[in-house]
Amino acid sequence: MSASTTTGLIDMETLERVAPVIRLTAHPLRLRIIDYLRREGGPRCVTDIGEALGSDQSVTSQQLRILRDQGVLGARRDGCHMFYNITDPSVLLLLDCIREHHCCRSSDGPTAARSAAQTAH
Amino acid sequence: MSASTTTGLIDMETLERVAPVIRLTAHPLRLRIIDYLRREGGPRCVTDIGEALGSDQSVTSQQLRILRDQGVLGARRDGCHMFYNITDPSVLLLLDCIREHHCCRSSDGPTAARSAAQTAH
DNA sequence: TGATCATATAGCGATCTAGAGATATACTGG
DNA sequence: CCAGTATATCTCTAGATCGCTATATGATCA
Repeated sequence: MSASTTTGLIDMETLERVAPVIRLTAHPLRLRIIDYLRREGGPRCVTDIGEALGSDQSVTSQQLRILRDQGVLGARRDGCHMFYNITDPSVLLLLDCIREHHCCRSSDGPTAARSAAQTAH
Repeated sequence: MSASTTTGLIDMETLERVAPVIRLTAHPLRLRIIDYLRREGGPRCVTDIGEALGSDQSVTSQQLRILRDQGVLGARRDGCHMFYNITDPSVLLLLDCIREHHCCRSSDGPTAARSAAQTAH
C-alpha cells in the first residue's frame, strides 16, 4: 500500500492530499448537507436543501460547490434544477462517527479531557 | 440519542461543537503526529516527535498544544520532558480511514471524481 | 423576446490559520 | 546561582475561510 512507507506511518504526501478534504468537509453546514442527503437517500436540488436546512440560497450553493470540488458530492442538471448527491460514501463514516460517538470524543467534552490530562500531570 | 432530532438528522448544535475538532485534527502534520504516537504505542516527548517527523521544535509544540486543547492528546510531565499520548481513540478511526481508503475518497482523486460527476451530468 | 425561477459567482470585510523567529518558562545538574 | 536542556509562548506576516449582498448565468414558459 502506497499510503505507508517503510516506517509504517502514513506518508506526508497522502496526508497533505487528504487533510484538506476532511478539513473542508468538517464544517457544520456542510456536514448537515451531507447528513440530509444521506437521509433523503437520493439527489436533492439546491432549493430543497436550503429550505430543509434553513440556509440561504447563496450560502447553500457555495457549500455545495465546495463539497463538489472535493469530490464528496456529484451534481446532475435537470432543467432548471441542479441535483446533488453523495458520490463519496466514505464521508458517511464521519457522520457515523459523529452520530455514535457524539463524535470523535467530545462526549465528555474537550475541556474535561484536557483538564483531566492536566490534573493527571 | 441527543445527537438526532425528530428529523433524524444530527442537530446543528452537535455539528458546531464537533466540526472544529475534526477540522483542527485534519492537518497533515497533526495527523502525522497522531499516527506516530499510535505506531509508537506509548507517550513520546516533544523532541522525539519533532525529530521523527522532521518538524521544528516550536511548530511541533504548537501542534501538540492544539491537539491537547481538543482533547485528542494528553500530556504528562516527567522532569524536563513532556510526554504526549493519544487520549481520544476515536481519532484513530480517521487514520484507519485514510490508511485503508487512501481516505475519504481521493483514491482516484477529487478531480477525477468531479469530472466524472460532471460528465455523468 | 421578455418575465421568471433556479443556480452560480464576484466582491467585501471580518475572522481564523499557518508557520517562522525570538523569547520566556521550567526543570536538571554542577 | 549558573549553564544547559526541554518545552511553551509571543509576535508577526501571509494566506485561507466565513457568511453576506449583489449580480450574473442558465433554463423555462408565456
